[in-house]
Amino acid sequence: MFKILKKSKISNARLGIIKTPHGELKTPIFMPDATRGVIKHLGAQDLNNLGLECLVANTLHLFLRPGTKLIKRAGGLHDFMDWQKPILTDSGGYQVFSLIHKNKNNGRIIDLGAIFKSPLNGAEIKMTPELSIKIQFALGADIMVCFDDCPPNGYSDKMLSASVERTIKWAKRCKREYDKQAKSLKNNKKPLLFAVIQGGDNLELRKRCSEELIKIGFDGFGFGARHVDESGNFLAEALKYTADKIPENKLRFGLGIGLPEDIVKSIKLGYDMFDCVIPTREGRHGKLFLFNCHAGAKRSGAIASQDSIGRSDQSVGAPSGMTNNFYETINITNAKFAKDFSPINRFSKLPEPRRYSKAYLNYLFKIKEPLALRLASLNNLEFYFNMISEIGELIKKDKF
RNA sequence: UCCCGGGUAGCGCAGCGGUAGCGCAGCUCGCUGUUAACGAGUUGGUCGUCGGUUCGAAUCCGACCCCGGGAG
Repeated sequence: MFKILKKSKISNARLGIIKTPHGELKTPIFMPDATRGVIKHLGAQDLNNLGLECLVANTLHLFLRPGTKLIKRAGGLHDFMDWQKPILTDSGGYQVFSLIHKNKNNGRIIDLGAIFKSPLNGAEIKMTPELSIKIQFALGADIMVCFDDCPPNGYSDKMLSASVERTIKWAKRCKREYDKQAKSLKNNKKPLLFAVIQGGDNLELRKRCSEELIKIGFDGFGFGARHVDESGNFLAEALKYTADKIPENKLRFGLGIGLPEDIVKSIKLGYDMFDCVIPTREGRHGKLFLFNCHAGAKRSGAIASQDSIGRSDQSVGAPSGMTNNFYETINITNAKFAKDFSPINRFSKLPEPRRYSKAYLNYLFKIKEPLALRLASLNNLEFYFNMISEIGELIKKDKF
């Protein structure tokens, strides 16, 4: 169940609340990816300390290993990973793109679903809409996503159209399976079910896909496939068009979005939920996200005025507050940090980024010490968390 | 003092007659519903010094200077 608490007077942004079997979620929300049932290098206690409210786990990955039988035996994914707040499970639809579309050797798409070659042992796995939903129930997900066909950039309209039709057909089957599984559950134990709108940058196809999916009836709708073009430019038109098609009382999920500025833009278009590997993966690769201005009105103003032009520049060393960008990224592995004994982030609410120096983190990366990956992940997740929190405050005041 | 190794990019090394490469480090870029603690690109060197042989020397010869190891 979703309820809008407040709509911004200056954009389509809104504040809302989602009721799930594992508690309530405030939107807008950023949900980090715990694809395999873990935010790499962090434990549930870390996630609680960060204040995170919801994670995204992956149906296909968890099905392959450790398998639903084992997770059921553990009492469900929440107990297995000791995370008692909501979990959203992605359906495996993205893997149709990331595995099959990127490399035909990894599987193929059939009418019934998709055949994946397991990256673990090469065994063929037939993923169907029904199986995806069954797995998501077995995992104990709070929010489920329909199995969809996520196409790559550059698909012809004909191919995109086929992927849209397949996505609609599969969504119907997901819904049917969901109804079957959820029938016996009490209302407050029923998970939410989302569908994913495909169609690439073709607005006609986005229209068709959204209208058909809305007819079927879901709790929320995702913007599927790439939200940026090959050069990384935000596909504002398709994002806006699709958001406007989704009924106001339904949740809007920007799957895989993204860079901080892309999230800012998407919230202004009316999207409520986001997940992305950027904070964790780029952290592991040595990139740290840091606010340019450290607190107060100046930073809020910078976030609110981040507009829809271009990507973030690498404004390392740029004078704070002088650019429209509200943040900067640094590559902590650069040698210039080897002697920088300032804290990773002296404004962090966590002790680690506040106490450990950049020089130490640089050194930890150099010796390939896993603690480096943990510290970078903590820093970046806190950045994303703070960014979303501040946006929420701004919406409350009609400043966003 | 003698004998044996060795001195080539910041470091570790390859090349052993046709005017220099590799790894690491450095630097730059990428990563967007995670097959990713990953991937791509790239800057550095009158090859210890001086002379000789040769059309041509990092490569062959001589002397010297350094650094190891051994003998005395």
